[in-house]
Amino acid sequence: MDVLTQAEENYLKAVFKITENDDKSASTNAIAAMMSTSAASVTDMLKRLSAKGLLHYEKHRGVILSERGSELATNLVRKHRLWEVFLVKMLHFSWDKVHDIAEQLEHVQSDELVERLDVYLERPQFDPHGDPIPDASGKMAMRKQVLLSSLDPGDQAVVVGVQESTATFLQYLDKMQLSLGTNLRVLERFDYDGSMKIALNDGTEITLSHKVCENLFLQKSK
Amino acid sequence: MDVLTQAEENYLKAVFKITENDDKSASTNAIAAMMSTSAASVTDMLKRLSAKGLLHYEKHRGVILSERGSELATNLVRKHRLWEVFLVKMLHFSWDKVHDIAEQLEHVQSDELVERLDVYLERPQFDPHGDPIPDASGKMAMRKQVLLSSLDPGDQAVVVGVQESTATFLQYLDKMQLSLGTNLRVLERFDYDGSMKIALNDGTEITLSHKVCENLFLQKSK
DNA sequence: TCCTAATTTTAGGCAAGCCTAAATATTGCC
DNA sequence: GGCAATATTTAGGCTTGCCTAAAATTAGGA
Ligand SMILES: [Mn+2]
Ligand SMILES: [Mn+2]
Ligand SMILES: [Mn+2]
Ligand SMILES: [Mn+2]
Repeated sequence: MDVLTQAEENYLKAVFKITENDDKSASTNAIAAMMSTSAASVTDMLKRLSAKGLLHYEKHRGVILSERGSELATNLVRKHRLWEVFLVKMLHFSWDKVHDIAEQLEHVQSDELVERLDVYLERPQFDPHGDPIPDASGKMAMRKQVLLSSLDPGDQAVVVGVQESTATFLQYLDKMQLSLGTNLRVLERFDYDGSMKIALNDGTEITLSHKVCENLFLQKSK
Repeated sequence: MDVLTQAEENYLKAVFKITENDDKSASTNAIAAMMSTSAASVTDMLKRLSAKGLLHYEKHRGVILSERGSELATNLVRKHRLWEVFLVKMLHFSWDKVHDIAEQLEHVQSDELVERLDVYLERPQFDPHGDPIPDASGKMAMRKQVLLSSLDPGDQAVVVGVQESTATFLQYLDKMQLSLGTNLRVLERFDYDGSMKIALNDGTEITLSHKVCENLFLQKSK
């Protein structure tokens, strides 16, 4: 039906990401920042995507995705995350290396490919960073997760995701022995700088900065 | 090092394919035909690729790939064929469906991805159509294969490849129960129209047109 | 060899995506 | 409410890849 260029797909995804949390519209500047491009280029593209009915654009008002645009963006996210699972699970890439490759793979056009990949990977619900994978109809699993920074001393929890998934952050977590599935217990929280002291299952005690605590998703286990 | 656009990569591959059998140069028209584009567009691109040192171009003389261009084209062929193996072996696509998807996947840029894919697939030597897969250094297996049309009555042989790999031809072979690895015996050759009667292992006897016989590669087994 | 047909190149143009600089609209603060 | 800062759009331009039509070159047959 609609075959979009990679550029168009990338813009849709940017709008999707910006609007998925806070439901407001996506501003020209926000999109430009996310895509590392100029505001002028964004305006250009927004007009074209609007003409194709993929988003609603009014001068100076920001944009929101149309029904169709939202479907396409969700499918891109699905493909991106499925490929990340493939790269980690089958090709044994580490979780900090897969994003850039998935950025390319997500643009491959073939519904049958996506379906077969999904089956092959045994219909995974979450990607290597703990992000939920939409199913073919766009629905995705919800999980009651909280930021480490919101836990209190005594809380026991398991790491289920990362808020940020830059290579540097992921590599830092590797160094700290933290990965998805890691169990930990909160020992202390320092109000002075928001850092926290936690204990891992093997008894190791580590202190994590506020920034780290704001980027780790956990599920309370007690 | 050189990061090429998909268009540039496709032109390199076209030149590679045209020149790989008969070692002469690739003509503008031949490239245009292979890429379903105009001769003017080809001339345009040849100049650009020549400026990048990927091929040798002289007006009205056709082109040949440079050392570097040949390396890049070979690597593309490697990626294309590895992805085809993945699609058939892992995702259970039929051999007539994989080419178009591999045309897209071959442009994904990541040497590590190719290497890991190769390992994962257990370093296959041939793709689902029997075509040899170049290794990381560009070398590929040679096989002494002949066209079915060159066999004589009494010859016993095994199907190892297809000359043409269009979806219609591959589907025809499926219908005829012919696939890579199929053993057959030549019963008769009709000089009138070049068709041949062959017997399969299960005793089935079929007659194949000259066109089919000219597109099937076999390895004699007796 | 000469002339015509076929091939190839050039010229001119267009759309997609990007850019910078300038113009305009909106926001927020006094 | 008015004005300055900020956000956004417009204008003009560039490259890549494509097109058609016209010009130039090459090849092949008489
Ligand atoms: Mn990612
Ligand atoms: Mn991810
Ligand atoms: Mn192929
Ligand atoms: Mn093949």
